[in-house]
Amino acid sequence: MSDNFTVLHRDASCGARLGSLKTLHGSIETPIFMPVGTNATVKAMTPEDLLAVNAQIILANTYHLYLRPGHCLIEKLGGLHRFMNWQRPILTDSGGFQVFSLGELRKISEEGVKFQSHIDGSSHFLTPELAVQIQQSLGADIIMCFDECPPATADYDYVKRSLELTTRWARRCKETHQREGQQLFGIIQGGMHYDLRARSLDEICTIGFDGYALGGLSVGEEKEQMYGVMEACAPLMPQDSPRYIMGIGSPEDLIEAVWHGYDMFDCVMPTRNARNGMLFTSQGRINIKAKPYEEDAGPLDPECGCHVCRNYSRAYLRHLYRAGEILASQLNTYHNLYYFLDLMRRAREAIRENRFTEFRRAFVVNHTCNQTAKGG
RNA sequence: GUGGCCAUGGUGAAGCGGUUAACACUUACGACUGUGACUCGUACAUACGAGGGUUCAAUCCCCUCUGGCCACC
Repeated sequence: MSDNFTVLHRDASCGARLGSLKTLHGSIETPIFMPVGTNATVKAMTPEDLLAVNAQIILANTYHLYLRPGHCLIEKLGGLHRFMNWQRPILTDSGGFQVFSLGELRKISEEGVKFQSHIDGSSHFLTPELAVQIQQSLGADIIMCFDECPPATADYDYVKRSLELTTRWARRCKETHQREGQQLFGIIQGGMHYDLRARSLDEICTIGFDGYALGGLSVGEEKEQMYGVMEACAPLMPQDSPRYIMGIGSPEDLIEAVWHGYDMFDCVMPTRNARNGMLFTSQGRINIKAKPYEEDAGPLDPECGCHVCRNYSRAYLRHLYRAGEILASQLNTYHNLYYFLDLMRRAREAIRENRFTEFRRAFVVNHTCNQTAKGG
């Protein structure tokens, strides 16, 4: 139960719900997509751009900011919001995902994780206590427990022990956390095993947090497996707390998750793919560097109302990308984020009107027909 | 006119007698899910200026031609 979160409406046709999450920097409407800004910047976007695409809350990363420029410096300069000139809510990831993504550069023990900096190779020891302290220094509105995120290839026994460790770490995180007004979310692990997920859920919910996140998804498993876990966990998640699925996803994944009743999401897909020339449109994904767009004077997405689609042609975006221009990253990222955030806005609207199931059906049909729309 | 050097794919360029012609760029097409990411993957020379010769075998040696560069007259 969270005092900050209110479910405003439940769609009569499915698990989807409309909510409001109150934070120190204002309320956010859910379901919501949170752009990822690892290094205290959503790559290629100014905070002004973020406001223009209606970003309500963004992510930053504990591990990265701890290494550079250092959380103490950020605290000294007035906290993360002031440091990066973003006055809306911020959620910081704990560094748990780096336990997964840094692979060989880290070593896990009961006490914590020894990392080798990907920047200069220096050694660092991140513990649940330190992860919380760093996040308190940064001053995010929502912080995450330090967890272990095992890969999809991990066997049952490993996942079981990993989940138990994550529970013990969650307890330590909660005991350490004291910053007033700042919310602490717990993370559920358990891989693709429903019994382990149920157990993790039970343990994490028993400890009690301001919100609950599903971790360990999109780590190499099949899509069906991921959807299966989403479906299996949804009815077990606390009804009155925000439910967050970490690290997802594609537009299809988001629609699926919202349908099951999840509220918050984050993913590097719109930003990273934008920088690699892959753009999301109402007609499917398009690879802007492809030959067919060479002389295409039309807008990227004729149905999109964003600044990029209203002012620039596909031919120009293709040229910018191929020329390696900085503006390519900027315009592409702007559009992709607008697309994701607008998709969530439309989802909220559909939920409010009890037609989210229909919205989902239409979306799936449209996107399986135009999975890789090539032309205009 | 004489002497010397050089000619390898769209580009720059390795190889210098022996089965698949290195590498980079360009180009084409993919991928990307709590960012180690303007990144990564795959494909792309029936062919080494042209013709002839030596050799079991020639991009690699020899001759001629063609073209380019440099020096001298």
